[in-house]
Amino acid sequence: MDEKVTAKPDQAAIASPRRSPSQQRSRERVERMLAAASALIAEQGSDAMRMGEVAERAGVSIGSLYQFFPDKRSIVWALAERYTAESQACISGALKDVRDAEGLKQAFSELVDIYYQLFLAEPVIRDVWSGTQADKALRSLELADSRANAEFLVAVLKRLRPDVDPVELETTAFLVWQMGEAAVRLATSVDREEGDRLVEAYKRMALRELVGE
Amino acid sequence: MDEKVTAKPDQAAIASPRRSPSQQRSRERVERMLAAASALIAEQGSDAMRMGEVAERAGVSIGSLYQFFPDKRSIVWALAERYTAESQACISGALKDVRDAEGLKQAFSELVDIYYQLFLAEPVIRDVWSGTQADKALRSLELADSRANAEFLVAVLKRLRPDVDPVELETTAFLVWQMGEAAVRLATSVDREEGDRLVEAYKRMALRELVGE
DNA sequence: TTCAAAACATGAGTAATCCTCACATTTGCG
DNA sequence: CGCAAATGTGAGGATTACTCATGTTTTGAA
Repeated sequence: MDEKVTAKPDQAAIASPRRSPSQQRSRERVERMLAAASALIAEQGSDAMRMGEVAERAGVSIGSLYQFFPDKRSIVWALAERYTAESQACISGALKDVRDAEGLKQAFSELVDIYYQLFLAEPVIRDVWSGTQADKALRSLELADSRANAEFLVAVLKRLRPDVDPVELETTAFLVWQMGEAAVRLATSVDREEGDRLVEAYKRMALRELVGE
Repeated sequence: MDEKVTAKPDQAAIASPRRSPSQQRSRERVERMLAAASALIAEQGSDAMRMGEVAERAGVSIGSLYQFFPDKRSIVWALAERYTAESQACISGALKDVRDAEGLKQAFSELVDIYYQLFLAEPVIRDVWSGTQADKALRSLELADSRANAEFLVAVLKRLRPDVDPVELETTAFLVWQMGEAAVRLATSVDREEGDRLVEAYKRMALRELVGE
């Protein structure tokens, strides 16, 4: 049995866990490792995070750490995966029942707020994100996720504006989505007051584009 | 004598060149170092760039490299500074003589195109940028630059729309600017055709917001 | 229960890499 | 020239991601 079935074993692919924890004990230990990593990233940034420190804080040996995470960036990636999964659920939930322009405005506004709050509450997300930017493999995975998220928007737009060229809708949705991520990151990089203004401005801008008028 | 004399010995401040080249010979050598670094970043990314390789490719010793660059990220920063200076000149030039909404549309569109072309032609810029994202000090400097650039837009907007609250104009300009950087980076991350569409969509979206109607 | 195999745990050691420093060489200039 | 400042050098110190040989715990089938 292969360790993992990745479509392309070449390149700088994301290494998968050398071993997934199958026992209760090790599952708990892996949780502690991720928690320790998350805390350290929040404190110092993912670049400054030291594997030895993660192990120490999790109360495990360095060897145990590498038993479940093949390398440093796989820890960052594991954390990122949790948030993307969480986001995905949140997005599809918020957009599922949109029936008209007014509903879109409502849902979209709430969605952006949730993202903003999430970034404010979990500074580790921002560091995880900047970690993915510097890495080609992670970057392309992040883009794929973003595209998948934008698809939820596309589905809504196709329903609301069946007259418009689907390719154009795809482009708009993808762009708006990426802009949103950028806006929220920006908003959490400045003081709270300005951040709030920026998020509101983004909402206006995005909705004007989405509802078409 | 302390190892380093930084204004604020705390934090992770940007270290300044240990020594500025004052002789012709060393100026040329520093140029070679930057060129080598730029080439290596373009090939492999700034993270994979090795100081030893930079020195070797520039035809200097590792010691000479550290004579002018106190650490690795200062090289990335030096390259980034060149591009920001270049950009700044380009921006103020393009926006200086804008007198009406039509002129703004024209100038803004050209500006975005120039940025897009610059990113396409010099992949090193993107890597330099992602290097700055992972570093708190670099990130805040980058934000300051972006704010400065947005000021050129603000100046134009204040002229064209004196009726609008200046704070709102600042927010809009800053946001539009950051969105633009994000859009161009995104556009250079996908295939050319989609990239072109994204840039055009961004222009529409931004101009709608800027001219107010 | 038994016990062998699989899963898990350990941490000293290896390799890679950033950066320093003591010393050598070159340049500017009276 | 002669001296000081600027510049050049590369072996080696320090840090750190990651390995591996070895020991311990859990599982599950007989």
